[in-house]
Amino acid sequence: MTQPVRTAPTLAEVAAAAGVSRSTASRALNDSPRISEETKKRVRAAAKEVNFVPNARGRALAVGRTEIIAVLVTEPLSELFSDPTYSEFLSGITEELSESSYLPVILQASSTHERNRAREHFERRSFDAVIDVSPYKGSELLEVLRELGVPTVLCGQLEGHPYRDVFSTVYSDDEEGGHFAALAMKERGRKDIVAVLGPQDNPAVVDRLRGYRAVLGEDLPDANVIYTGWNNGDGYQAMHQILAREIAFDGVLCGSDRIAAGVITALNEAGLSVPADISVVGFDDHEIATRCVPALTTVRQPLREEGHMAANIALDMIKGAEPTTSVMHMQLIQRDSL
Amino acid sequence: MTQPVRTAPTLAEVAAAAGVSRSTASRALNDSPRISEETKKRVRAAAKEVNFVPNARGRALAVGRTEIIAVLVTEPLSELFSDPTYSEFLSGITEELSESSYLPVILQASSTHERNRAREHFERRSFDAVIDVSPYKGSELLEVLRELGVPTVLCGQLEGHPYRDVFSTVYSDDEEGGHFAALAMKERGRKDIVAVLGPQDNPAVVDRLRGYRAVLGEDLPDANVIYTGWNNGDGYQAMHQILAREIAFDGVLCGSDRIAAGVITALNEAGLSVPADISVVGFDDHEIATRCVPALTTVRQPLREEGHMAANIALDMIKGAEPTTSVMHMQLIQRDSL
DNA sequence: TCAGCGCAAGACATCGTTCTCAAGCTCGTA
DNA sequence: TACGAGCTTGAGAACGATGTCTTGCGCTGA
Repeated sequence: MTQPVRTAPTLAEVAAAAGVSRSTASRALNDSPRISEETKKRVRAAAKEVNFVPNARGRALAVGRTEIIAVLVTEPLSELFSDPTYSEFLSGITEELSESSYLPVILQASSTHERNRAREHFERRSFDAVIDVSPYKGSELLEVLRELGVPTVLCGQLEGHPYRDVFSTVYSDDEEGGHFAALAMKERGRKDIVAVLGPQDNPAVVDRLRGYRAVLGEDLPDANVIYTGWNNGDGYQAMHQILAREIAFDGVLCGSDRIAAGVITALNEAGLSVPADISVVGFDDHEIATRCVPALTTVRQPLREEGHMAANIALDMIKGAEPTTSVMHMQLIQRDSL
Repeated sequence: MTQPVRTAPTLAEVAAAAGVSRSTASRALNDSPRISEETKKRVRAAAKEVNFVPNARGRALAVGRTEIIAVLVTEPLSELFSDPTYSEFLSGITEELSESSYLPVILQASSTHERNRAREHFERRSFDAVIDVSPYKGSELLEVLRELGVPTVLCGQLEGHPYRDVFSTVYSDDEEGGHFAALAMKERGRKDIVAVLGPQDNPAVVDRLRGYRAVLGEDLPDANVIYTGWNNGDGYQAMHQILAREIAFDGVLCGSDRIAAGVITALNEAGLSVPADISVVGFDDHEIATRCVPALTTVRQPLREEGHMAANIALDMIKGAEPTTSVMHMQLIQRDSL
């Protein structure tokens, strides 16, 4: 077996092995057009021979880039990722970056300690760009990034934020999403609506509710709005509570597809049929939506595309592009639960 | 207001401003004993003046370290962080590192794409050390790390793994934890036990169950073991199912405190009293345990300390220390639910 | 008076890469 | 024959910090 190598081979060694200069070796490996095919082949062979991989530290200094992009999370990770849709968003970022040589890393900055460390490494320019997943909090860090001129992409709508001309923004229109869901309920003729949403302090939840209300008005009374977690079990438990109240309702708007799945389970156990008795609409177009019985009508939030967009904008900004704002659109996915 | 600074000040500028050489400036800022107090003061003033922060790229090349430690996650983040105890573990790492100048970043490597990118940056030595949070999967990456000789800490028990002499390992003894919980049940005289656990494919779940079984034997029949998610709602739903079966039981061992919370809610709704009718024991000593009514007897898993330990070992290995294995011990926290 | 010492600070090399500039080589052509 | 064009290559300077070696200076003591 291969022995553990503790000292990485340097470009100079490759050059020596191939019998060329360091410059030539560098150019050959970077596929410069000014090097003959034969030399390239020789250098590549030598590089493979000694298992050469360019050292990130030397390279970073030379090109002025670390090729690492920080995905900044300013709330506790468990909170963020209890919503698995975020994984989708992250996958979007990774997918897009995998075409390049950039690597996304997640930087947790929920405590003051963490924020200080993060700040320090921002100042040192350890990262080429920052994608802030939850820019609602931790604005001191944003201030630092602004002063440093680090390319930054904010994910989520920051109403009237003071960084519009410095940072890029990507978000999907949650109010529009709520609008779509509520409109579908209305067109189906549902009049007594219940909403089982995610946590009340989540800005997306607030926006979606605004969308619901704009369409439904009195058909969605305050008392019928329940805030809970994003999970299956949370929806199940919430629906139990609603059924215990013995109010009349014929439609349930859910904050996530997993909530909806739990809601449907609870409704079925109570002897109610979906969609004959009650209409249910989810949110996210999560993979679970197609597995539900009946298959879930839901609002698709283009999270993956949002990730692509955020990553692309970050790359562009690294190259010097101006900040932009990009709004992604929601889409109603019609299935059988309505 | 401060104008956005796009080009960071360099050490040379500080030196010029202070009227000294670059070397002197460097030594002054690094508090070398060979520089006079007066010069130090002057250089520090100059540095503050121009807002100097040492550039990570130059520094990394000179000292041979990036001062970034990768926390490697080889399963989907949502899966990992749906268990909020992991945040605790991460906090432990961050806390410990905040004393140093090292920064932990989370590196997701669940897809092949991501693993390739990660591999590349490992080879380039973008990180000084790696803490692998879920070393059960993605062993190709471990192989790469081994060959490269990157200081690596594995979190979790990897039975008979081939890296014992190359990597450090930190884990808490899950079987012991199961042992403690089951023993408490037995001493309380409970004979018909039900277990509501986390996902079946989770190694910790398997180990804990082994601990339960070693103590309880036939008192915990196979049919009474339920695998579910880690959440409140999951426990609630699972307990509903158990109650629906109308089997006799007098104790519930839970895979997490949140599961236990859901279980207690469901029991209460069914008119059963904890601990008078049924004993409940949780796992994790999560913050929710004290908020439960009755307060939850649980098994404390020293996750934060595990994080401290992992971080410390990583730092030691960076300095050249040999790999070590460190087992953390579980502890039964007696409260009122037993 | 001057060798010898200790201290502060500067000059220069170093880390591993990329990039600029200049030079060598082979042709074809005047 | 000689000269410029075009193609490859090498020497050396960045990049921004740290580390080694050396120098300059003031002081002591013979």
